[in-house]
Amino acid sequence: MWPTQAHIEVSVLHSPLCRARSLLALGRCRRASYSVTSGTTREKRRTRPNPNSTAGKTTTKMSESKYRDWILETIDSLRSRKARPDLERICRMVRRRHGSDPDRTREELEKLIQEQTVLKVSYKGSISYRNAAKVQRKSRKKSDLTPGSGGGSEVEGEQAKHSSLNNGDSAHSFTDLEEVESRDREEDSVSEPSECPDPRPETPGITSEKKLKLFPLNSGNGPGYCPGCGETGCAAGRGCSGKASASKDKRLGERGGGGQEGGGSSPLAGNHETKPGQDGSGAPSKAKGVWGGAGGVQTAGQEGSSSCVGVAAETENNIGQGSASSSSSSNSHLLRPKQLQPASPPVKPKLRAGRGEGNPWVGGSGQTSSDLGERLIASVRRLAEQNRASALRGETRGGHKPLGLKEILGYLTSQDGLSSEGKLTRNRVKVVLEREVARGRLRRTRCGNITLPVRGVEAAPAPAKPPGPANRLLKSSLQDKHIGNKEVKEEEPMETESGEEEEDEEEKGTGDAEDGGQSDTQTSGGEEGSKGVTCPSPVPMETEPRNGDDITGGSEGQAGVKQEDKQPEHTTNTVSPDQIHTVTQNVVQSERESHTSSVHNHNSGSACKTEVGVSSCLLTPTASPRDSGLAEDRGMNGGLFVKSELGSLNPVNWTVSDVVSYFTSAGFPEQALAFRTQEIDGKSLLLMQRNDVLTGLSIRLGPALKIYERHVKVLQRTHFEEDD
DNA sequence: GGCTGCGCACGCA
DNA sequence: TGCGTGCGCAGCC
Repeated sequence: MWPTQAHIEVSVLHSPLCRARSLLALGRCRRASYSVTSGTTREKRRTRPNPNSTAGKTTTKMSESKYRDWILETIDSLRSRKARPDLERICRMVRRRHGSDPDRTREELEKLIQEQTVLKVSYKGSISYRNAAKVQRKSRKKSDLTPGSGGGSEVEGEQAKHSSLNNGDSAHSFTDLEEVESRDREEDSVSEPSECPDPRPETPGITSEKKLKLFPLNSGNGPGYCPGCGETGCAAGRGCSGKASASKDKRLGERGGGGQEGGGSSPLAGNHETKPGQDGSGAPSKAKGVWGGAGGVQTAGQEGSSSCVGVAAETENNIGQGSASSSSSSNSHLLRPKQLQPASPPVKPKLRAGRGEGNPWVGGSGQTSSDLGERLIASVRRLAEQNRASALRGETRGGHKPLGLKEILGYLTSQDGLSSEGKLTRNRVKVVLEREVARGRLRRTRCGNITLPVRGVEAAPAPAKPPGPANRLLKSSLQDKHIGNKEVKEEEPMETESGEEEEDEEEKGTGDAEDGGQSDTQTSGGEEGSKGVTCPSPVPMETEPRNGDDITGGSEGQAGVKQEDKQPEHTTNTVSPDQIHTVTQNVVQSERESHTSSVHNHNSGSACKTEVGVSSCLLTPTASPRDSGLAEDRGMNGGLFVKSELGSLNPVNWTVSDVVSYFTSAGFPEQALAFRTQEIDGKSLLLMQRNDVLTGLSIRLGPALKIYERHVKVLQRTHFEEDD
């Protein structure tokens, strides 16, 4: 922006003559501005009828944005004419064209300066205003000088503001306006959200060139607007740049209102909008462009709650926020640009995190990261298998040790491959882990344990969803809501269980994550889990689809029934024997736990599903019932039913709602309610004894016997056998 | 009178 | 040498 020349000139040129001229010019301008009541006829003609034109009237925001446009257009116009865009001329022209009050124009200009949308420059001893967007381009060359001149800039800084208003004129220190601006910027930076800060930022330390160069991108302008094009959105500089010289274009623009400058208008508009940041809200708004990315970041940050995310988020946030913060900091200028630029790309979601660690691989392409991700998944898988194995052995009941970052990290560390890549730091692993979770290749339980998702599940849903635990919680909460209730209460227990289950499932899956085996259980969608989306294939349980609707349906037993109709097919899909076995195994393991957990489960039911990620695919409980409904139609003999059901899901993972849905679909809607009343979830169901069913549910004996014999017993048998 | 377009000079990279 | 800037002049409305 600041043309170095300007600075130089400033110092050099300050010659009296120059000043005199400028002053004269200014003087005229002033007179003119004030004196001028209306624009020339030409101007008038041109002047668009601005509704807003009555500057004072427009609402602040609107007016501000308009003023921006006007001012920027004016500056561009003047530049195109090879006229010095000084305060006087700007005010005059704005007044002429739009009828705005010069004072107001000055105020707005000042704001723009602060925002760095407009740069105040002292050139040849006189103050000029530049369209930051354009300047940036230019600045490339000159940049350095200006700042330097500034030495005193800071002092002037004050002036700057003042000056901006006043100065314009002449008076001020000619030299420093720039600096002033810089100051303003700095100040602004704090207040301002817009990061853009400017290109010009004159932070002394930095060479203007750099700055300028930076600007283009960043500077986009403070306000998010691209200096180059003047548009907010525009990536900095690109082609946007129109040369100032390209007066014609500009002109066109001006008149057109569009143009680059004109762009001004539109762009500006954009700016305005962006600028809103001014609101103080700050950064976010301003940065929009950048921030937009940031937004993502922020979200990440929010999500950040999750450790993994957190990491990524942190880095990300840093960027984003950093910019924000940076703004506040004196350095901000510099930072901003850089940050911003990078930022834009960075838009990436949280996962980027890698960057924080500085791992090239992580952040970047993720090539390595991808590898790591693969390994990570494999590690999780193995760990899960190991857990299962141990569980089966009885070493660890439940088999579920929850897989945590530590475990995974330890495992990875132990492995060669990983080592090759470089150090596996916790953060890296987290990042990658998070990413995989986001992709859906891994699941995270509420507890925070890592599990394998059902295969099909993978990414799709994940990305959309925020990986963070928070999200999960939200989802779960949502589900809970749908489901109804209580479930929420004991999420924690569920979690652990879920984690276990997941693992189990994985193992079951074939031990291989790859297999569909896993698919059974989890639905990565776990969260969504309840949906009962039908999984086309047994394997892919995913059900990601689960929507609240499904969930609700699932949760609500009866509702579930209704839904069942919808998805009869699934049941058929159901599971292969193998799957069943796997499921059963899982069940078995879980069962023991279930005693304790079962209670929880029902409560948390929905949550469990989701989180657990247990193989929902095949038949999530909800799904299953539905499907099962079909089954029943077929003949609901326990066998089919059971199998299908089992296949579909691991009863262990069933929530109360699932159980209800199951029995409802099985033809025992009334009795199903009893299960809900008693809060019998899948685990509890598996633990129920004959008497429990016959007498504990307060249901008629006949149905109770049928339920027990055909369903409960079968389910239990299946699971237990497998366990054996 | 005011605005615009442009030649030209200056200074930097 | 190229580019940005802006003074000053001439023309137009």
